[in-house]
Amino acid sequence: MHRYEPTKIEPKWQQKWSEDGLYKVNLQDQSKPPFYLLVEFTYPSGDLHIGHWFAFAVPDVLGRFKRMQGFQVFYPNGFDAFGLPAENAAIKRGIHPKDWTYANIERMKSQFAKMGAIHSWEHTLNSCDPEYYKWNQWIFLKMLGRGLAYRGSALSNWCPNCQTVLANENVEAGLCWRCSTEVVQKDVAQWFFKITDYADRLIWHNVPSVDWPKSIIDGQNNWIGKSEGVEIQFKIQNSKLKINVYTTRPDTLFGATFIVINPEHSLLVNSKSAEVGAYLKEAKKKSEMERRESREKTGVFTNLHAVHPLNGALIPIWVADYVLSSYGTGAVMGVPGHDARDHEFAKKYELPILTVIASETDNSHQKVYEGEGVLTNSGEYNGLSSAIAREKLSDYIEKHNIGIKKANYHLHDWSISRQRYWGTPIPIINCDPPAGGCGAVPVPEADLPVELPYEVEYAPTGKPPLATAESWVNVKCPRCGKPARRETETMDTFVDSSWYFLRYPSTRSVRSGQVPFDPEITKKWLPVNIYFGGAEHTLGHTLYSRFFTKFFQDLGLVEFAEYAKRRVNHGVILGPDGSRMSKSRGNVVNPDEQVASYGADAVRLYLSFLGPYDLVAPWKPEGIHGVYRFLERVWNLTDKVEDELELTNKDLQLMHKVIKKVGLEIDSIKFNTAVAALMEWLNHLSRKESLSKEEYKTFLLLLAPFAPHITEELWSILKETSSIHSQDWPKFEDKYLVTEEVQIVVQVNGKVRDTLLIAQDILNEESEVVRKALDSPKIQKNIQEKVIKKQIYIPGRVLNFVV
RNA sequence: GCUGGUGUGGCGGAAUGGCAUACGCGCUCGCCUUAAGAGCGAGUGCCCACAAGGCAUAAGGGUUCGACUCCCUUCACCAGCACCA
Repeated sequence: MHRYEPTKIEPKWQQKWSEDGLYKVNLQDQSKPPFYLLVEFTYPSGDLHIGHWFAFAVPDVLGRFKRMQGFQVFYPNGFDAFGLPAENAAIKRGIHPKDWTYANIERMKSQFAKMGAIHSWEHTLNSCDPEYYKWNQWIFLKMLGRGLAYRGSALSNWCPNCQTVLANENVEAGLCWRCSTEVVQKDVAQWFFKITDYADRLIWHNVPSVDWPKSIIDGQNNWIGKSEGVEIQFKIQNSKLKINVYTTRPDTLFGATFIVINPEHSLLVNSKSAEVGAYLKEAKKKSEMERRESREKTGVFTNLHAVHPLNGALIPIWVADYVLSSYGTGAVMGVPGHDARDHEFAKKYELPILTVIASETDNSHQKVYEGEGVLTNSGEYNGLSSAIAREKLSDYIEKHNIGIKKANYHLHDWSISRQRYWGTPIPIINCDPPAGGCGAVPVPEADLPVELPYEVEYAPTGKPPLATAESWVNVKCPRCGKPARRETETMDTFVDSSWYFLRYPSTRSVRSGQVPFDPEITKKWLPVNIYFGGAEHTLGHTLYSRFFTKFFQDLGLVEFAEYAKRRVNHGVILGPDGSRMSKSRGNVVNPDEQVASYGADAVRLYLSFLGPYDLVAPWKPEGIHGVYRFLERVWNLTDKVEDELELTNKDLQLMHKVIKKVGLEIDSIKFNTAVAALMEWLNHLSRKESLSKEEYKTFLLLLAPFAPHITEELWSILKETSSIHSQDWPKFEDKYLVTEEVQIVVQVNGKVRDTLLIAQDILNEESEVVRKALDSPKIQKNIQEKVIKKQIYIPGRVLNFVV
């Protein structure tokens, strides 16, 4: 037989599969159970790199396996096509973002085709298509209608380079996630989605029907950061004003010896103190980074005193920037006896420190005691435990109108405004003539989509690029007809990715122009069966998608609360030098080159075999030789196949063991050990003189999801007429897994000394097995004259003598 | 600091509480070859000339007939969050 030449056979089969429509799905088909396989859609950066293969070709193994198991597998792919890199590239090279993006999409599609994946390209989507982003605008209007979209102003993360607002999730160590410029705090008016209304529903409790990684569940719960406490009102001496503080530890209330407010606090608006004024000025100058770096606490006295609500003591009010403006009420009660930060502050400014909680265990007092304990110096609450005192004090506070119980969240509302061009226009028209107008008026649904104008100045000018498209901006107010101006901001691209998975199955629905997604098709195909993606989307994309899903649930558009039954995070393929692949480092592995040298099958197999799927590890160029050799050996095995060969029991046993193992491992996303099992079997098969057609065919079927081209070619050489990929996945039978003889490990004092072959029919007869074991010279030698105190026998596994 | 995770050969890694190091890379030796490569075969945790044996899953302890696996303590590394009151 001729040599294995992947570059000859792979394009041939890809073309044939495409002509035959082998992987086409009919989403209306009821005859097979549906399986929706999803991978996070791609940003069209221009070239596919090996990471895309890792992200898409490895899950394709699962898709092909499910197909062979009888599922109708829907594996769509599309492009997350809005975003800043298109604008940056355009500015740099003078190409329009739209042209750049669509050219990249075409290029990447042709690269995707070489993967040999079962992608359902007839259901593709691009988020920058008006027919797609129209529905972002529709969703925005629905949010607006329910009070979940609002115009607000907030101290925000501002990237001076991108000239846009960033969500907290997009600030990495104080730097912009795109350009690594230092982010500054700036007060900016912008549009928000009120995700905080869904905070409680977004908290993961026990959801047995959904299988998501613990890292996401804990990470999101942490990020939502619900804490339960009390908001307590303090009166201000000689004033009608009051001040609210938030605490989760009302049991330490008697230990409050001062109050601290943050520099942006409203109480300071009318402050006449020169010292306070100077402090506020200083605080404003500090960037987020500087505040982070110098942890040294600073503050000044405001000249105000508050009245302690329980004991009437007068306590000073200070201002300090260690109190956050964006959490709780922006004011805290200082309990220096039991809070490390307050303690540090009190020491520095010589404020009184009071112990009100006695520790039950830790009396070393090396650090401030922040734990629970027994109350002291707390009047009638003395002697109570923290937990009980907390309850009693909270009740007392509510009963006497001193405050209310309240939950606080770390999660903030989601700022969706971006002062950029290449995104979804926010469907708002601002009617603000000098004489007063209608304000922010939503664009009527019938007028959607608000399409992006093509001609704009998208290089940074200090104002949003859309504001430069005069003829687009100037419109009539839909309400009063007077001249008005369109909103010139575009939406965060995370809006696009928050619901695309709902759109995929509906892209070819006759109703796709009327609805974001067809309810009937959605009912059949969602939730997604398995969702693959990067671990970096723990706090951004997957959380927003869950928010959208619950919103759609409230609109009555979907019936489920979670959109993906199972989520699997993939790892990262680093460059051969062990660092992240990037053009500037010159360590990018180009999949096209790998395919040209070794073929798509070898690349797929190598990526499957590298290690566990969540592995973060470098691409080792010599590693692919191993799997290429493996494929060559599979190829050469054809010569040894004999039609009429009978399989021995041992052959059958091994074959069924491998069938079982490979199936289980693929289902568990353990592709590396599935491949290892096939390699082991191949090692065994190649040691034989000849092999039967049955076991060879089984081998090819098990390999088919990993290496679809070579298996198809070899399948056809066996004179099979229909595609290997239309065959049923082999089934294992338990009767073949049972062997006539079982190997038993014999231990003395837990140390392995010998192994015995025990016939199946005496396996459960302990005395028989023990007798055989004692016959063994190796066992005799280790026991000698010692008395056997105890023996443990686990049938089919182990026999242990304790002497 | 908090949260989650991970520590196993030279390397990537495997192992329902039951033969640790599967599978692959790399390396060594041999066959083949004028030679090299490819291919094929053998070997490859450490100590020990060999055998026998002993010792090894970050360190230490515990539970168990038996621990890479379960529990406790410590250390190291990775990721996320971080003055969240």
